[in-house]
Amino acid sequence: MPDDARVYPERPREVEPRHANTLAGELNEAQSRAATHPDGPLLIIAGAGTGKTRTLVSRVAHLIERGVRPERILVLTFTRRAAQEMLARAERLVGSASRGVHGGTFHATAHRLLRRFGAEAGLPSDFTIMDQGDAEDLMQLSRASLGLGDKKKRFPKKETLHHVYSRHVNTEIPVPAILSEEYPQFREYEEGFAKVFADYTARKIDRNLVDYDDLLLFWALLVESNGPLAERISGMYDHILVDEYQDTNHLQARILRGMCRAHRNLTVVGDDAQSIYSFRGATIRNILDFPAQYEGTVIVPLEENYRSTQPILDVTNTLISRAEERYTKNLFTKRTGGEKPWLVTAHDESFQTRFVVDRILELHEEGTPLREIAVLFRAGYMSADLEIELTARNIPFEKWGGLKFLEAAHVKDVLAFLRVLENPRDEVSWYRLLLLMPGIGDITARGAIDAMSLLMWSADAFASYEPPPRARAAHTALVQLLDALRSHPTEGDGIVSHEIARVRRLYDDILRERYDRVEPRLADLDQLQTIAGGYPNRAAFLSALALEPPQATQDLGFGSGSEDDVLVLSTAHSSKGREWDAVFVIWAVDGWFPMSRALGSAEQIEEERRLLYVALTRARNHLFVTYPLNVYDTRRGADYSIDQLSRFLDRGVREKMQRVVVEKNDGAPVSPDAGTRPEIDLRALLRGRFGAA
DNA sequence: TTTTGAAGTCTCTCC
DNA sequence: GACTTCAAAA
Repeated sequence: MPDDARVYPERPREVEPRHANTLAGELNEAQSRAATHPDGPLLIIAGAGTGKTRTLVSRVAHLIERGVRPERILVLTFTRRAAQEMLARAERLVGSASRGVHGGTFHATAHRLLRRFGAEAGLPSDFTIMDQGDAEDLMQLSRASLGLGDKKKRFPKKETLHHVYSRHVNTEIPVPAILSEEYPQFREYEEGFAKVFADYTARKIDRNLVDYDDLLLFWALLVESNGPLAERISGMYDHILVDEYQDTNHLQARILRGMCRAHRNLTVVGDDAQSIYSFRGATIRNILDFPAQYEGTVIVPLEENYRSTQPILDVTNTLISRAEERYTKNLFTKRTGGEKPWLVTAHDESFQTRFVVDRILELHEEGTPLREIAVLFRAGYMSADLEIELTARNIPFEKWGGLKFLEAAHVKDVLAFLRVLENPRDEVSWYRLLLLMPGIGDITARGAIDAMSLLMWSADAFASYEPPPRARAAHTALVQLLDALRSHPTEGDGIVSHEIARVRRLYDDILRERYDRVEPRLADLDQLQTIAGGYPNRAAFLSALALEPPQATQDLGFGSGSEDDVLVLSTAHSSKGREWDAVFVIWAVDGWFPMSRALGSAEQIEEERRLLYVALTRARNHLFVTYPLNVYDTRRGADYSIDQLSRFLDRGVREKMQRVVVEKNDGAPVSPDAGTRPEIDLRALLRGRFGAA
């Protein structure tokens, strides 16, 4: 045991025999070794379907039974869904004791810590969280105010600026290196990037705004500083467990190092073959280099697959064996028998859709519940045709992935009203809100914001702003609305929902004028109102929305049905960590999967391969991979073009599948052939980093 | 200066 | 097909 390891006050509590049995009886040797590992760094290499979550949950249970207080255990996951799943299963295993365990995504945990300790580090605790879209908009305001968007040669757009910024913060690769690698055409703007980033940073600080990257960066800076505050934060937990470690980035690795400085009780679980988040700066170096980073790491590989039948594993093992650098795992199963996975060639998209729907209905009639069936695809929009057909045939489904609801302009519009009330300095929201008003455009809006800035964003700054004559009516209406909302109480049941209703008295008319199809948009706002009903105040509502946006339509307040028997449609990314009895992977076409945009580099192609691997390994008993042979190309108004099957389904993989061609209308297989002075000033550190004024 | 209409761009993954 | 950008009209 290392010197710095902490000695635990062992307070053995009565271990209920049932729990002990559960633990011993359901884990195999490797799983149990991981679950009962004593203190010190532990790396679990867990192939798909090898009981990773069960092992992690059992380890939590073991720690609690060993006497570790639940609230001193932190479980970090990568997605919200994984966090919920993990905590729910822990509760099933150890009962209510597990409720004290802290769990969540890195971002949500950072948020909790910053609200609590930020003030002691120079970060006002009432900051507003910007989502990616907000951050991009603020970047745009910086770009415009620096006059960089004007004509001449094309200066990178806000999305590009934000991407480079975010990548730099998360990976710590210097900006020039990022430009050389990803945007060689923008290398000449190196200085421009630096200027925009400095202005963006200064703006965030002045406006009391925090972006997603700041959440992680501030957390890292906090625990890396020297002093009592860092001690307190890193001393909050005695054990930290991290799921999906292959998807963490450099910054997150720093956070973990800081959080574990008082002990080395870090457990990470991951599978390098399932690393699919490099666009967020994730690097498999974290998992590959973990043993070197933490001396004395015990490595436990989990190789027995409990999920899929052998024929399915034959296909997925072959697929992933083509990948380059990885921890070699040989997944095996004791599950014999089962049908070979199907490779389905459809005549075109509508045949693909019909095949999928018909097969789903068949499976359903044979007794497979809908919730045990999933349809997976590379990107959210690829399920459009399928969604129409499912709706027409009255098959209930929910869709995972994509953040469409919160990204919708009308939803952001309504939220902007609430946000300026909550944070009067929220420039992004002011700008958005002002542009909504008839007679107010870009120039007027920015003028108003400058005027408010001069008045130090006081509550009546906007009221005292003198608008141009044309904008007077809109200005008055907005002032009245905001005044009315300010004079209401801000705490209480349904108050947020009431505020939205009030906003909509002004906004709904604007919406009707701006959009053609208003009904679905109004329905979205109704849903927003419903969601808001569950929060005690604006601040809680807005933060929750930024960190835990409603994901499936089901989350939006309809029914309450995780009980409901509904089909799942999901992006491959969002499907990770889940499993279904039957899985359909549609659009296995070269250019879609892998996406043509990812063909630039070998690494990107490899990531696409891993993504397909993730999708295929979700299946327990039935796996269908489909692709349409002909696609009507609407872009050029051209005729049908012939598709190529995904390059990942090479000869070796295809030989392990049975092939079907679908041409007839019924979709049947036709030719089956086989406050105080801050101790640390986070914002000063941030400022220094980008040379902001 | 704002609005509107037309041409042009680019299509993702998630906190 | 949706959103952005550009140019011309109000």
